[in-house]
Amino acid sequence: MVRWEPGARERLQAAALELYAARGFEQTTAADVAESVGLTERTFFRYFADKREVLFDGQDRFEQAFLDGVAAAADGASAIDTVTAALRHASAFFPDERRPWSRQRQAVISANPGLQERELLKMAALAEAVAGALRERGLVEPQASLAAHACVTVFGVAFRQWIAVGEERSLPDIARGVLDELRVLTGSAP
Amino acid sequence: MVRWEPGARERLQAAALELYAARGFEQTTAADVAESVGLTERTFFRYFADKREVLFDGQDRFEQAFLDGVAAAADGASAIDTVTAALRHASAFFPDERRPWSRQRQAVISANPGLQERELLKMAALAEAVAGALRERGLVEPQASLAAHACVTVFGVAFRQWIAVGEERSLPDIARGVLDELRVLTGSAP
DNA sequence: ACGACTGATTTCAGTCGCTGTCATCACTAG
DNA sequence: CTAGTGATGACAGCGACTGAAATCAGTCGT
Repeated sequence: MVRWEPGARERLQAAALELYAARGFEQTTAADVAESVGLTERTFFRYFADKREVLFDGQDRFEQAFLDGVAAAADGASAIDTVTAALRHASAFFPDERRPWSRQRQAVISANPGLQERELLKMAALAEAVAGALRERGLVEPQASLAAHACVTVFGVAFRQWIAVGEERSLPDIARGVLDELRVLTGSAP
Repeated sequence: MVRWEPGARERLQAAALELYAARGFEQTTAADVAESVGLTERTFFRYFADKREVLFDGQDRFEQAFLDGVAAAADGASAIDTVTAALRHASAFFPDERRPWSRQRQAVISANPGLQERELLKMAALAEAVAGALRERGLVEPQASLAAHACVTVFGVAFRQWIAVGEERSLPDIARGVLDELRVLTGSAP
């Protein structure tokens, strides 16, 4: 016999996504989520800082994928090549198996401004982290910030395409394509 | 004698910035702001959807400045030229006289994640509006989204520089410079 | 002049997000 | 057998926000 069912955190995350998707984010109270997995509201807030945060957990590993990509670029690589490497690593973070889950999660987020705000904050923090890594590599401002935000923007555009209905290409493929489009846009295409 | 002091909205905005700056956003209740100008909490929430929104009022006119800039670009202008025009119009929205006020407001926002979230949502909406305008002009996806986000990113980087201590150049000048840096970055500099 | 009307505001009650504090409770180390 | 230990529960409380009804000074039509 165990004291408590293990995996409280994961159960809360799964239940939250489920309920937010079924009833809507605002129509679901934190107590609803907690009770649906046999816990109390107080315990919910012990695991997650707030009601939104429960949907944004793997963020650290996601951010690390970007930073690993930056680190993987050759030492003297150009900013654009470094961004390319970061995008390759980051997009590999979402294999095709995760697509259905990503779709559902994104549908929930898109349906609620409060959740969009949180997602934007995470992406902004991500861009800031990438910018810092680029500065570490010798890039100066404002290029570091510009390159970092471009990187995150390309990822965002690619990600939205990846979860669009009918889309079948992998995220890395789409991201590469979007980055190429950015090159076209800036007139630096080969 | 008047029924109520006029300009309730403006008084609330001024008082909110004042109190948020003095005590901090979280240490200031909506009731504090309202009572400091002789109104009740309920009235505060009749003017502003929430406690954060009181700091984000001129957003519509700001967004319109971008859209006017897009519209001002010549019909067959390239994406980059259109973005340049949008930046020119938008940055003219902040004459040097507004710098002290912008500084104070930005300091308040930077000190609070919740306010940063709101600002990011506004900027994302702005990027979406610009992307729509670019599509109207015949640009296709993903170029429209990429160009719009680049435009907003350049503005954001320039704006941060504009309110940095010691900076004396005007926002339009800085924005032009940052856009040039983006050209350098993408290898499309003249 | 008088009553109906208007519109901004107040009052009040209530829900929900979130927090601090302390008690529980099952198990574990000594 | 006793003293932790760590996750959880129970409870009280604050502040953000909302809906509904009351107030109240001026305005308008007659």
